[in-house]
Amino acid sequence: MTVRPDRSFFQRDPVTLARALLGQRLVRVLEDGTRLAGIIVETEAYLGVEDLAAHTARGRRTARNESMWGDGGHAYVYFTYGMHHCMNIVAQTAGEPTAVLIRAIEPVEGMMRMGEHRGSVVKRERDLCSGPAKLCQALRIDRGLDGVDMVMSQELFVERVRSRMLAARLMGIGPRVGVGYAGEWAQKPLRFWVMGSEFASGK
DNA sequence: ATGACGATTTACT
DNA sequence: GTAAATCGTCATA
Repeated sequence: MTVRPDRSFFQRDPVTLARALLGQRLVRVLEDGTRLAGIIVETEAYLGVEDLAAHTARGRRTARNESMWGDGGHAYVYFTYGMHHCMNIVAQTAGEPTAVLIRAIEPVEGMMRMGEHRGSVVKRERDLCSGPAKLCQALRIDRGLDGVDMVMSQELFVERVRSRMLAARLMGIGPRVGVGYAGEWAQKPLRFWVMGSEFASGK
């Protein structure tokens, strides 16, 4: 039987959650019941009000990032660059606006359907979900899923397929992508990936 | 009311 | 490697 993490799994600090999510399965169930899923292979931690790369930097709280201020286990989905969506899983508890950005997954269920969502651009399976906006397009994740409680939801959730955290020696660690505006916070080693995975967007 | 800017992706030189 | 695409959001006024 498949196990879904309980609330406490998500209520940990964002670095621990980012690492614990590697190797777990992200599941999206469409309106018609189709299951789309992939193994999480790359994540980034966002540390809240002090983290100048985070949307909640300096305590910013707006309609857009409101769900990041909620309880751990909720989805934070945002729209950017006028055309892309990215999804996070909120960490810690209400009032602590931390989250984990899902940067890449290895497709394992519903690849045909993912390809349809991504369009004819995609020729290789490794290009289906190897980026935060790509996986949202493939899994049809948009602002409509912002704020969804992933502990309870039947349309977007995590399945625990490994009980132990990925061994440190199998985990790549490096700076986050696309946050050059964040000064010294851009350099911090807050990106994590499954070493050797061809589905991770980074190195 | 306005303007600058993205936690990106893709196509093209 | 460089640049275009494309628009919701937010700080400023």
